[in-house]
Amino acid sequence: MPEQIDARIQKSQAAIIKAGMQLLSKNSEASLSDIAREAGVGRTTLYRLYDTKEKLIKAIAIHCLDSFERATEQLESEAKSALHAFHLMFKAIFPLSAEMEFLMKLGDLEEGDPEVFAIYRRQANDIAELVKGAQAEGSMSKDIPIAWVVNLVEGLLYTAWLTNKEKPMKHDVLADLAFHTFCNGVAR
Amino acid sequence: MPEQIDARIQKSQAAIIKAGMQLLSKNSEASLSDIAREAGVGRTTLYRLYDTKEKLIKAIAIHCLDSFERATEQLESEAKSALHAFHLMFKAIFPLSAEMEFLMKLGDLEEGDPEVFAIYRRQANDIAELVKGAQAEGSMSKDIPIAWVVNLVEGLLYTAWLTNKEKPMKHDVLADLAFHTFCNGVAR
DNA sequence: TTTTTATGAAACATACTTGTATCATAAATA
DNA sequence: TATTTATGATACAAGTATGTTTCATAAAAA
Repeated sequence: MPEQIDARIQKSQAAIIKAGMQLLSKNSEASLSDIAREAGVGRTTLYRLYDTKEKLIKAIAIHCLDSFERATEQLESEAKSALHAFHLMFKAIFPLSAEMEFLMKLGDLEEGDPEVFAIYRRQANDIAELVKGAQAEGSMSKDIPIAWVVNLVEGLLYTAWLTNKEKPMKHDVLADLAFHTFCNGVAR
Repeated sequence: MPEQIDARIQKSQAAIIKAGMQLLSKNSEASLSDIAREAGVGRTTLYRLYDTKEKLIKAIAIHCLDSFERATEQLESEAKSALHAFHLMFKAIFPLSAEMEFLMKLGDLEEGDPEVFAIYRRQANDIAELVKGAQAEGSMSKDIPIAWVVNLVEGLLYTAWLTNKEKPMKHDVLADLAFHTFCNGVAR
């Protein structure tokens, strides 16, 4: 089933998602008029494609989560070890700073749309599996709760995002810092 | 200069700040009517004490930053070492989860009120000094950018906040996890 | 090319939010 | 207790966001 979607719709959708991601990240009270203008699209078109503001936000959230998934899906096959997979993960995710910023600002997915939360949950579970793999291969401490390690990944992404905002730097440098901190902390 | 403030005003202010912190953390589009209702105060009173919504948000932000400052001001005199001070800091800040959540949701203080940003900046500098102290005493790596370590503190607070939201646990347990991760990471 | 479909402008209705003004009442000072 | 001051209910004005409908136009699809 090809289900060809009109080229105009695809173009409009892409522009709206992008503009919404940008504006709503900066100011979560941005209006749909603002977003339509930024997207170079009529307000009517926006309402035709996304019935309500809620649905638009949901669509953007799903787009962001999908971006993460696409960026990390080939990760396990490329990694030499479970621990190495975390390094690759940091490298893969840092270019998606716009998507990250949107999800950060959105906050508390648990209290939002259940479908969105389910996707988030599934991705968190994937990371949890990676943690278990690292524990199994002996490269990760078993004394630390798995949930903590999973959230630490998110916390280090946040750390990197803050650092990059103050003083922009190469994504790889941030990824190396995050991975090093993840493994060894900052003391000596 | 005693500058006695009417007891009614103090009570109203406290209730409004608390209610605003709670509601705006959950939903940054909460209206002043919502906040007044939650605070058990007339809408008129809210407008009399805080001219505009912007000023209310600013007042709450300053309250939150002040809370952090008060919680950590005696920290350096109590700590046995610069590294130990970080442990005490985590312990002191975790009880302030409501304040933390509000500032997280507010986001990007740099683009907000300059007075608020100045306070934040000063506190970040205090932490930077602590990092330098730890480097000087030889307990912290000098290969890692100071700004990264400062933001790591915030990132670990975020990690702890996420973990606690999923599965509430004693603040001290979280503080120990955060400090251990801060020092050693999670690998072995 | 012809047909179908998406677009954007305009006008419209509704509801909500901000912010102000008035005034009787209640509570804190003095 | 007498006086001052804060409060909250009500009403009001203005602005803005949301969401809908219509219709001529432009651009895809057939």
